[in-house]
Amino acid sequence: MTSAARTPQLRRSNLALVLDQLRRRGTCSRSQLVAATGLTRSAIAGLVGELEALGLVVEAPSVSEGRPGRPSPVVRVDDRCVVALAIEIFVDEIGAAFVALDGSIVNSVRAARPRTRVAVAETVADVASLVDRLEAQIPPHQHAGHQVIGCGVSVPGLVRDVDGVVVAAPNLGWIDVSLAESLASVLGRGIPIHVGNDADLGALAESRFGAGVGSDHMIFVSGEVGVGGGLVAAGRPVVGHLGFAGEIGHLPVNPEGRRCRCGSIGCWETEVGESALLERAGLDPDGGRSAVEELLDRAATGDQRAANALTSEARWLAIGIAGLVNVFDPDTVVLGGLFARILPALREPLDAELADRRYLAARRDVAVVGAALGPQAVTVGAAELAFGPLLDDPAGVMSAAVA
Amino acid sequence: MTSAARTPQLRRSNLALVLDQLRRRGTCSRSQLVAATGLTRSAIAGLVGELEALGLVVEAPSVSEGRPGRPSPVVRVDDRCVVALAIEIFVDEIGAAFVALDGSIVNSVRAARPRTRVAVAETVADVASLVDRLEAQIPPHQHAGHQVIGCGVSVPGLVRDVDGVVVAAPNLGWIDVSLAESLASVLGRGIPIHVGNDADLGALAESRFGAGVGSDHMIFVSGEVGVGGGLVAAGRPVVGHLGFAGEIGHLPVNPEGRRCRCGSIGCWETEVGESALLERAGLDPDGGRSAVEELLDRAATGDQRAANALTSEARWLAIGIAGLVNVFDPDTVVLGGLFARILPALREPLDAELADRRYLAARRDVAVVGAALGPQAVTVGAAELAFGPLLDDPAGVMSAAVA
DNA sequence: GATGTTTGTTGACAAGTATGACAAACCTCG
DNA sequence: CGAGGTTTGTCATACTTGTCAACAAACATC
Repeated sequence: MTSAARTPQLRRSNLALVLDQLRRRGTCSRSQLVAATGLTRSAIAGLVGELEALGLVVEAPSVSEGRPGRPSPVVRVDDRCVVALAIEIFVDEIGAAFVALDGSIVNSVRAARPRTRVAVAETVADVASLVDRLEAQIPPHQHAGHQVIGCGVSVPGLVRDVDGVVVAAPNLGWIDVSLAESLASVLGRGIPIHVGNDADLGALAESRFGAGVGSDHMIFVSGEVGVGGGLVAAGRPVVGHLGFAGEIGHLPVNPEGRRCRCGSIGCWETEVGESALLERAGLDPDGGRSAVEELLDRAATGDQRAANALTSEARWLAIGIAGLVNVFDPDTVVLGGLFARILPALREPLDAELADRRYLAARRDVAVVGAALGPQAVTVGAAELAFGPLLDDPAGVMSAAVA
Repeated sequence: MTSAARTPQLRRSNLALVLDQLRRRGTCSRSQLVAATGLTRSAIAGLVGELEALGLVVEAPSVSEGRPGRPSPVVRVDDRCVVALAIEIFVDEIGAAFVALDGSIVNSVRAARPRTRVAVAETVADVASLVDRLEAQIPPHQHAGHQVIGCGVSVPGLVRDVDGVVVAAPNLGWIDVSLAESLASVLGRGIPIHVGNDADLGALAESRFGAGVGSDHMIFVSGEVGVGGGLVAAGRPVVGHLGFAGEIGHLPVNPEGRRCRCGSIGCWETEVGESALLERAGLDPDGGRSAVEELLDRAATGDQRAANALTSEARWLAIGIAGLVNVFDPDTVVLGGLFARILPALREPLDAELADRRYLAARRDVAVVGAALGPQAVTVGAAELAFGPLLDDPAGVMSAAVA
């Protein structure tokens, strides 16, 4: 149910609006905020003042720009005071980072790990020591200034939205893991921990800071070992009933295809996933990123089998994208991970296939672009997840955090 | 950009909230509204009073219910004062109806038409005379009470959201038709005209008054000649960038399949559409609804070929539904049109296939149900489209309508 | 240095809801 | 039948928030 609006909600909404504008536009003057929001000078003064008092934005003295009139003070999001702890859990690597409210990564650490240490307890322990290393990087005098407002965790699996439980992470062998609880006891602090699916977080980051900026309806298609994705409709992430939305890797595209690890047949990822691509090129299906590089090299030097594999990849990619476009009507499709890396090599066949398959192609002008943030997308996305409540209710969260 | 909130917006939002509550809960007392919205008695009194003054709700004297305490006046949506004109354009039929704010159909007329009269000008003329008949049905003394607040038009084709232009309606042979403009000049009145896709409108109606009530994340799958659909995420219709979202009939499910009328290959509707079903059963693919009845009869009396056709239909239906469920994570899938009619006959094989194909089936509990509104769904949906602005800003629209 | 322009600041005003006191309308109990 | 308890509508007042208009400050140009 949409809850009733009372007077203080108004303040909350406007506070969030100003903060959002500052994040989108970067540095901007108070008078620009007046123009952008439609609020009056006095209202903006009060809102910016409150955000400054909360430590979320900083106001620099006015800078003359050669135009007549009194110059307006420049406001920008504080890039040090408030940070989020972003934790990434992959199969063969874990990472941790502090990310500022403007999306910049303050510092980060990563650690490879053997595939034998992916159990929950081991993972949690490894993450804890990684976070210790992360904190040690920060000089003590800066430490006082930082305030860790929340923690976002990326997991390659299905995450239930309401309670953050990792319902299933096939590549890690996890089932029904209350990751947030485990991490909370180890990390010690009382900061709220949010868990999200890696592809969803990548989509979130690309939507706000990457290739999806300016797009209200975006599809993010990320190829790794499997294929994941995230949807943004009307500017908001589509999470679904339980938070499982975006499992586009399991769109059925080929009823005569291979059995997927999910148990179904002919899922999209069995056709466009990394192993399918490598296998078609005659390379080791489990060769990973280096094998993909090898494939690209071979194709560039005229290897027909590699070229054919890429053409086939483009075809299957186009089939899935066309379907998603028909269902969602996005203005932008962002390709991430594996697909971003091989996109230059399959640009032409992909566009050709898309033009052929796209429903009423002539009417559509969907941009299919590569991701802009690369591997940092997940980091930034995890932080965005942690910043979520703050962006929604700046004053409420900050005053609660102090207490 | 989310616009800034000023004090009057607060009123608007609460007014809309109360009206929405009354529509959802039907008749309900003022004290129930207090409990539901969280607003105070005095606020509710003011809001209900304003809605009553606008002619949107009526307040009945309190009814004693045997409980202690002063009884609360009963409020309900006025089912006569404000109506929407719902116009439905199908290939071989057109319809018009007045629909009240509570979703009840005041009166309606329908007219079959030959397939030779589907051109835009002819359709507009036929609709105009149909609306005349519709108005003639209403006794003059009631006419004074009615106020037609808007007009919603259902079209079997792609409708661009921003301007209501019918970009393409293949079955009618329409391309880039400014239907709203043409209808406005013929209908005469100054009422705003909204155009929408038939499946999207069916989804809207089922979501608000039909099988999707209580569901925040719904997929509506409607089978007619083609296959259309509508999506509801977080309680709101997903329209997409241009308004084309929901073209689920053109999900690619079979790369070895038939060529679709959209130009692509192996679209879902080439496998689950009416003609595919009939063809598999050895019936006339263009036999229409009566042929489907024939098929169901044959299957019920043991005709193996008819039974096989239904099994095959269930399989392909499950394939598409599974994909959509994986991408969207709905809590409810509503089957409409053809699929609603044949659902009883393919319940078992459908559920079996779904259990087999659904990603991580054990974790999911998606309800797959038949539509509840039948052919009235589109009527009600068209009215809902027309009521949209009113539901968003009751006072603003009503005062503008009077002026 | 005078003038014009843009912008921050300030205090009075308007819109909307909350609060609390009181009255009205119902029940139950004696 | 009347007293007491409970729930609810009504009313006057207070609080929050943004607007408006007047004024001052900071810039450019002439």
